[in-house]
Amino acid sequence: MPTLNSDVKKELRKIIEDSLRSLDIEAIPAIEIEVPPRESFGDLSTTVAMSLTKILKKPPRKIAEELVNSIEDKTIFEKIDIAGPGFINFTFSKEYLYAEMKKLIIEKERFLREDVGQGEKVQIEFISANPTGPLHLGHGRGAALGAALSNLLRAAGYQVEREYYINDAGKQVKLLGLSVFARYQQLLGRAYPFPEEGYRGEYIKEIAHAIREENGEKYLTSEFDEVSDFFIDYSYETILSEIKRDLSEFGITLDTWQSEREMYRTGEVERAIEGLREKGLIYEKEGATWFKSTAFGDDKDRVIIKQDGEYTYFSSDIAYHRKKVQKRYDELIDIWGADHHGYIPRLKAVIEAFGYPEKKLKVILVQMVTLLRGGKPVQMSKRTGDFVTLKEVIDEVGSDTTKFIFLTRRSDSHLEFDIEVAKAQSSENPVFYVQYANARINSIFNHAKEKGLHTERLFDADFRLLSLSEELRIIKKLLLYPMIFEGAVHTCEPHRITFYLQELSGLFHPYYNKYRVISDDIEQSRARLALCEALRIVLREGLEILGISTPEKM
RNA sequence: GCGCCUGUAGCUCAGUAGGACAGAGCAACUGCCUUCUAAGCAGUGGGUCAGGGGUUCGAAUCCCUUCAGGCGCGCCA
Repeated sequence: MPTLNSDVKKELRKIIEDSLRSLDIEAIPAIEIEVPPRESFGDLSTTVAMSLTKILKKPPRKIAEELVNSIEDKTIFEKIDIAGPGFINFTFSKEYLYAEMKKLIIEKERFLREDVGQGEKVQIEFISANPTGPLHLGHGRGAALGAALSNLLRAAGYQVEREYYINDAGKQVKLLGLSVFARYQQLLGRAYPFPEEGYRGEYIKEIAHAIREENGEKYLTSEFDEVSDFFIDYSYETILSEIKRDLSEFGITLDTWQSEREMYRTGEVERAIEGLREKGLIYEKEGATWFKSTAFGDDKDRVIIKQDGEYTYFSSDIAYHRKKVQKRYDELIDIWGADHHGYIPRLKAVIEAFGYPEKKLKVILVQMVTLLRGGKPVQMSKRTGDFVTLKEVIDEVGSDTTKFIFLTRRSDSHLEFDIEVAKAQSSENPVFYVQYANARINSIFNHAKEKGLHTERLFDADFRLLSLSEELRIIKKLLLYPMIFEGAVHTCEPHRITFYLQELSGLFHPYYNKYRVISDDIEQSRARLALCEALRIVLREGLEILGISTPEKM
């Protein structure tokens, strides 16, 4: 019984498996199926014959031959070749390609999406920037990736929740409050020392201004400790609402916002530590309280309560991840800046300490973003508060372009983001290349309607009229989408979709340029419109996953 | 010193559970708009896959090593 989705690769794999079974081969190895490097090598190929040489003690080409001969039903193939040291190259028949394309047009996303997740619950935590300053470009990278990944996993049948963890407790927000307090005092003419490690950005002064606007000199004679709650809360709430605004401008939404402070207030932190204590994983040393993370492979044990009685940041993170893991998510994904990589072992230790396999937590590290302007690095300093924000970049470069740049790189490669280049290229930017393909197709459909052509039921068109090499190439590429999709899901790498879309667009534009979709030949026009329809379905699906808009006109 | 990431065309980057003569975009040069959108198309040039060993029928991909860049190694977050 065919599933909703009939991924050509899956189908081929099944055929090969059946064939191996009919040859009485016991240990069937992992069957590698790949897109061959050259078109003359067919549509898909397998190296299975070569990997069987050692087991069967026969030359690979001989094995390949036997394998090919034992394939009973060859109707979906135009030909099967054995090439080189033992590659088996499969070329699909046109009839098969047409039938698959018809399914694509009828079933749309159901054809394109693979149900990998089967309803599993996944939580993706990303961005989680401290609410002590505006989002910068590095956060943007994590945001673009996190959003695309959640779209991707949702499309793959996972139940995904996107969460932002707000570090609204502890030293950093206190320092923020103190920085604003100092600026407020200075604003009112009082010589108040600015904290050594304080936040020096302009936005601190703006918050101080706002407080003066609303409250006048009310806090002029106060000491910070008396009014710290007000200054801290006012400051971080202001910044958090700006973060939310920036994310919304960037086109990214979160489902839940977890406050660190809540973890303390509701007693989660104490309960978590108690939980570890019951397992004998907590001990006192040198006046501090430690978690025995070395029991789970960490380099050293970690302090959770300092000598002065304060909790460390790690404490709330223990509680936070305990809470997440107990919420019965099947999988947790954290997206972090790569500078936190040293933190992974201790958090994995936490997961294990609470009795879950460490695999349950997958940490994706996003490497640093170097911001350039015209080839020169832009100086960024948290100390002086001198940095370029995400908002400035998307205002200057555009959200779609910015996301696309982030999503054309692997997360573990360092990224150079040159604002000038991003802007200068904007007219010939790859993102527009893909969007433009969609816009052009849209325009073709408008034209078709003007000419009174039926654009309904295009799956009934006579696909045999799509016999140009360019057309077959496009159809084959379209049918590879599920394979790319599945790969992106398994590796958590949305950038695979980005590259695929560029390649697909790269087949459409030359075709568009060389041939006309709409002509006096009505049957041919309908067939070509069907091809355009299939293209449009795939382009939109892919762009939607990436979180990039699909303008109808450009 | 130890650990993690990276090193592929002039630039920015894909390609790594090993597979066939290594790819794209940008930049450079030459052409194409009375025809569904020129944010497009056609063509040209461009590489010791950082260096060196090793494993393998086969290595950009795996192992070792050297070099280079980035980031970590707190009772900071």
